[in-house]
Amino acid sequence: MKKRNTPTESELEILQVLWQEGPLSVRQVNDILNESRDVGYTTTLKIMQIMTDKELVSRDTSQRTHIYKALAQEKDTQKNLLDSFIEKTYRGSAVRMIMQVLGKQSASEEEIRELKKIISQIEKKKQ
Amino acid sequence: MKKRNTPTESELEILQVLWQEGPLSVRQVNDILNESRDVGYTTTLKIMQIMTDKELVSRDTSQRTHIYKALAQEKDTQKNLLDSFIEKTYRGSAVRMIMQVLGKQSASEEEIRELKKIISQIEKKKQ
DNA sequence: TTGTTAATACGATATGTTTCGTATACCTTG
DNA sequence: CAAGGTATACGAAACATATCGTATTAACAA
Repeated sequence: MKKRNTPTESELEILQVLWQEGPLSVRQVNDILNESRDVGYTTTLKIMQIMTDKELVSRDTSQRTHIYKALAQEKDTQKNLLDSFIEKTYRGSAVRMIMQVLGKQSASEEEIRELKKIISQIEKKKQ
Repeated sequence: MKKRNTPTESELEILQVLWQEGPLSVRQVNDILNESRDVGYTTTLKIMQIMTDKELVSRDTSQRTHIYKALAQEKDTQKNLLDSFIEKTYRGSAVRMIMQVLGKQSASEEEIRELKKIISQIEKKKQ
């Protein structure tokens, strides 16, 4: 029954499904997870029950089949995970991280264009 | 005695120390770790022994006090962790992640300038 | 109403990681 | 040489997480 919990890896996996697909039953979530890897139904159920305790999700229990929805907000969660990732992996330097993302083939025309747009927006806001 | 192992969180912590400070003894690593948090000496020792098995580090045992050095390369390791992080947290979209880094107060003048430099370098290379 | 299917609840096991206690050996120095 | 300090080695406990088996209950169909 605690708050401000950062999700574990499989909890995050489930949150991703709920963020993308909206409120779902355990069965539905489990089916989607099984498109990419094998997970037992009761495993998914158990984790979603734990997530309810942690208040990462809430559920509607008015029907026999409970419907779960994400309580943790996607952007907040990602931001928290990102900050701690940058801290641990890049000793706090976001720029160093970004350099590494960009310093490879995968920085496509499209991505570069997108980035320049973001940067100019930030510069506009700063004025 | 396996290869291509991704470090756990405390293994990464130790790698960071070795990457920054060069080859060190367990005692030296442990002292540095204890500047930021409490860790027992034998805890650090044990982890570094495990890292030796995983070939994340190698050690010189010619003296009584063994000297460890990182085998895993900093950039490679960061890149691997980053890729899997982006996959799990941003469903594979690096741009979405970068947008989030930049879309907050922490994008300083300095950082923006740095970024623009990187981008123009990439563009130059593309031609 | 009874048997089958599908849901939740919950405990137990499995697995991975971190932490530490203890044994043992090697220096050092008094 | 003996005592104290400082290494390594190693196993076991402590935790956190993931996975699953089983019990129970609810809905539904024959």
